Amino acid sequence: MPQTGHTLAPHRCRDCAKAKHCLADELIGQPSIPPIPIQNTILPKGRYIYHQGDGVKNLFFVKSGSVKIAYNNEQGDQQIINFYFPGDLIGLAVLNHGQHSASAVTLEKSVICAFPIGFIRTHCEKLPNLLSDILKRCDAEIKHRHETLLSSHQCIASKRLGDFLLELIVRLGLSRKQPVLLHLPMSRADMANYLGLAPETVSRVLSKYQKHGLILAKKQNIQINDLEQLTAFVRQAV
Amino acid sequence: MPQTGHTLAPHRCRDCAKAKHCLADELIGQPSIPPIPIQNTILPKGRYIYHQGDGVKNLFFVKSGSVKIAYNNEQGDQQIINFYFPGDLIGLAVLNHGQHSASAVTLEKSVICAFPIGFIRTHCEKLPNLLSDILKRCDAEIKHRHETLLSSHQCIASKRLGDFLLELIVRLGLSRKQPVLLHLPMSRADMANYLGLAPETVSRVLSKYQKHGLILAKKQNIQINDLEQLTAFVRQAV
DNA sequence: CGCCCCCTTGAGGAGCTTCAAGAAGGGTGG
DNA sequence: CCACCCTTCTTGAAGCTCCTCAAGGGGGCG
Repeated sequence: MPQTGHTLAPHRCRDCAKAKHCLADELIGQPSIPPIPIQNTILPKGRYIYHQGDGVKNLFFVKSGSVKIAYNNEQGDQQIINFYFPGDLIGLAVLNHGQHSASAVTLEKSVICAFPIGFIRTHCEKLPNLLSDILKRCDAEIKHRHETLLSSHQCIASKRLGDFLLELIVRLGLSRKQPVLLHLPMSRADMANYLGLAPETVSRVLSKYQKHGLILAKKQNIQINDLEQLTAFVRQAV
Repeated sequence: MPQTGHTLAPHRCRDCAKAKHCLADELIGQPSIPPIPIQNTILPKGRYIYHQGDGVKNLFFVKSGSVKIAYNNEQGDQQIINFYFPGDLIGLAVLNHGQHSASAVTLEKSVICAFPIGFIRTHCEKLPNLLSDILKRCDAEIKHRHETLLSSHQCIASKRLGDFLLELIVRLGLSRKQPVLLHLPMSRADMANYLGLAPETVSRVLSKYQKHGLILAKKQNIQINDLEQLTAFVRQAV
C-alpha cells in the first residue's frame, strides 16, 4: 500500500470487530499460525490503494467505505470493472498474478486491511476454510463478470441500472423493509461507465423510475419505495 | 475430459511436434519430473471439452482446431467469452477454482491436450518457467477481457469487428503478406454474440468493408486486401 | 435433387448518445 | 457566515447507430 493513507496502529485480528466477516475469521485462536502482519489503513476519498501495473503483494479487505476498480488502456480510456463494499475482498482472481490488472481507488473515506499474499500462500494448507473461502469469492467474482458482460450486451439501460441497484441492496445487506435507503458512493459518471451508458442516460432512467413512484433519487441517496415493483420491472424487461 | 472424443494413444511430450509452443516445453528432458499423464484427444466439431459447473481437473492445450468458451445464465441466455486457437491454453484464471465458470466447445475438428492440474501444482516449484508462462498467459487473458469490455462499451460496431479481425491475424500468427487469408471457424452468430452485436450487423459491417475494397468476405473465409487501411480505419474510429 | 441452415440485404423504428443549457450542491475564501 | 465558484447532476432536443422483422440467396448434406 502506498504511503498516501494514514496507517493505524499494528493490528491483531482477534481485536477486530469485523473478523467474523473477513478472511481472518479462521485465523483467530490458531496457536500454530503466527500473527498476521496486517496493515490497517484509513484512506480519504479518491485515494489509490494500488495502481494498475503495481506488483501484487496483498489482498485487501474493505472494513468500511467503498472502492472502485478501474482499468485504463494505452489511449487513456477507462473502464470501471467493479465496485467493492464492506466485507468484500479486493485483489481476487489475481492470486496467481504478478501485477495488478487495474487500479483500486476509494470512493469515500475508507478503512482498508492488507493481507500479505505470501502469508496466505504459506498457511493456506493448514487452514482449509481460508482457501475455500477465497475460492468461493473468486468463483462469485468471475460469475459476476460474465453476468455483467451478458447484461451489457443484451439488456436495455433501465434493466441494467435496475439490476445494479437491486444487486447493491443485496451486497450491502440492506434491510428489505421499505422504504429501502440506498447510498451510492460513486458518481453518476462512474455508474454510467461501469454499466456502459452515458451519464445522462443514468440520470434519465432514475428520473423515469421516480416518475413511476418506484424510487426517490436525491443525488447520492436513493430511496426505494416499491422494491417488488422494481424487481418485477427488472425481471420482465429485456 | 468426457468420453465423447476419440482418445489417442498415450502421449509423451518429447514426441510432440508442438511442445515448443506448449506448457510442456520445459518439461522435456527433465529427468527429475515423472512423465506427465497427458490425455491427447481428437474431437469433432461442436463437442464439449467441459461443461459449465464441471470440476476443474485439467488445463487444456489447443494443438489444432479452435474452441469457444460460452457462459449460460439461469434464463438460458448465452454469452461467448472468448475464442481459442492452436497454441492457446484453456482453463486459465481458474487455476484456483473448484468448477468451470463456462463451457468449452470445439468450433471445428480439434486436437486437445489435457494437463492434470494436480501435476502442475505439484511440480511448478521445480519448474519456474512453467509457472511464469502460466502467469503471463493469465495476465494476457485478464487484460484481454478488460479490453473487450471497454471496447464493447465505447466503440462502434465496425471498430469492434475490425479490432477482432486484426486481433485474430496476430493470434493466429498469419503472415502479413497481402492478401491475408483469414479463416473464421465460428458462425456469424457466435461472432455477434461475442462482440455484443446482432448477426445482421456483423454481416453489414463485413459488407461495408468489402464495398470499400478492404476485404473480400466469403462466408467463413475472409481475404484481407488492405491491412494498412483496415488498421488505419480501426485506429481512427471511436 | 431438395431441404435446411446460415448468411445477406432491405426497410423501419426504438433506444441511446451527443450537444447544450440550466439547477443544485459542496467547498473555499473573504 | 455569506457569497462565489466549480463540479456534478438533470432535462431537453436532435440525430445516429444498431436492432428487429422480413424476405431472398447460397452452400452443404442427406
